[in-house]
Amino acid sequence: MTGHEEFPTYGHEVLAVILQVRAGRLCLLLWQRTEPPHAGAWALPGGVVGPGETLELSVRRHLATKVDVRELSHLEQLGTVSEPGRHPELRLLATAYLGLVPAGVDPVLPPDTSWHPVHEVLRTAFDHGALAIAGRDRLRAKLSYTNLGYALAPPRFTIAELRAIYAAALGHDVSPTNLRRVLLRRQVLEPTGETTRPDRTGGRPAACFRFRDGGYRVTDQFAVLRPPSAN
Amino acid sequence: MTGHEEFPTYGHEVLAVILQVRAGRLCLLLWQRTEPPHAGAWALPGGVVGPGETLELSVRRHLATKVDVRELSHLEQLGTVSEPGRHPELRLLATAYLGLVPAGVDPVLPPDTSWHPVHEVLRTAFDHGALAIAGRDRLRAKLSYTNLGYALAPPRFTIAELRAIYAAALGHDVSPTNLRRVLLRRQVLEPTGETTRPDRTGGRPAACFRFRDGGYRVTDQFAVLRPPSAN
DNA sequence: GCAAAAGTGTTCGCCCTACACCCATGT
DNA sequence: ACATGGGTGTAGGGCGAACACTTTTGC
Repeated sequence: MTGHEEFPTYGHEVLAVILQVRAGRLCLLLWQRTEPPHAGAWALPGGVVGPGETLELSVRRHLATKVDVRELSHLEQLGTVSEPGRHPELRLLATAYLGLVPAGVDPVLPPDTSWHPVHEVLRTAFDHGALAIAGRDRLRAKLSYTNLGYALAPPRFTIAELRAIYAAALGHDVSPTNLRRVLLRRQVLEPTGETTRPDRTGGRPAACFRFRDGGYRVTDQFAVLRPPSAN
Repeated sequence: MTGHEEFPTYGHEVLAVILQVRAGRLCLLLWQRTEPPHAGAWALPGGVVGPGETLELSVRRHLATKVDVRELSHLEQLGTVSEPGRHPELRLLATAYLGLVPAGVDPVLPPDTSWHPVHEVLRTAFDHGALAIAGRDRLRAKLSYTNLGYALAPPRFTIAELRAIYAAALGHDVSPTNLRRVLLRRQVLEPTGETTRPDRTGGRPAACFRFRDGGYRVTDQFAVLRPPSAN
């Protein structure tokens, strides 16, 4: 603690659970290893932390080689894993981050990297599968009490499009009626005033919306046990 | 990533935000440093991670020198901080944990260690103050949608006693009527059948309760956007 | 009887869901 | 006209806050 004694040091890597809704499915970005250990297995993007950088900057730097960092709409720390046996050869701590990419963008990927529907991800290298599940569950929980949807949605969208995104991320159907009312009442969404042209098959034109707040915001802070009223 | 190249390593410490309700106040366990850096400042308990141990075991080991580990009713990871300047002399990553101690127990502490009301903690060593705030806020949030109260309460208690614990932890008044109904409806509490003897001053004897589940449980998972009904 | 503390009944409002109905457009 | 998809009205249920009222004790 004083900085004068000798003490052990460890390798430290960052890992990214990158999620995006693609074609109606929540997908996870993985790359395929070619060298042991776990050659051939799919793994989370990431890499070793450099001497002068914070964990967050490190994960952004490593991601820049996989997806354009400017396309990341959200990045938050998930947790740090430390089991001594998680890497077969050396003691390597890993801090995982959850990153989100808005629907619609399609970043160019290196050849070893691709998107996988998150419910199909079974065998992964190391403990990456459990980290991916943790990221998916964190996203699902926060969709219901924060405005985190902004990080999955394109800049402008109809309620039907947003409904599809929420349904894919949550893994169950979502009613457009209720989604609209909940998010409007909470002032998470605002109408842009524009409308879309309907399909050839007809139908009423849909109003366009955007997320009011560009950043992360908790919208339903005290579900219960809230402070007594001011009276 | 392959384990064969050279890569940088770092010191890693664990830090514990230990909270307990004492005399109607939410208190934080701190020890006073005697050596630089930050000599004289109050700091979170913790220490360096040993070669073969996980972060959680490490924090439990370090805590054993401050409070008896058997008295810890809850321990969860808060996050990892990594700013290169957080320690003036060396690169030192730190993973913080939130630990809870039930009301009523009064562990013997070493002379440099004591409890401080969490709202009075102002100047701390390093970035420990921000970590303490993060721990306090995590506790407050989880009290409202999980059964985490079990980790702050003694094994048996009256509603009035539990109300005082929740009020201290949340930082605002809590109505015993509503606390009782909410926690009973959610089946977080169950009556033991016993009652307490009233004070010399009279009053109806209070029923005793306990938490139904000894472990952590989310009780209000889907506040909104829940899955459609089974019909 | 009276004070004090615990527990219950009841009202109210808010939020979310579900479902029926209305609206705007293309063919 | 009618099919199609978007949007609105409305009723119902559940939950939690507030507050009055009842119950059970000691003095």
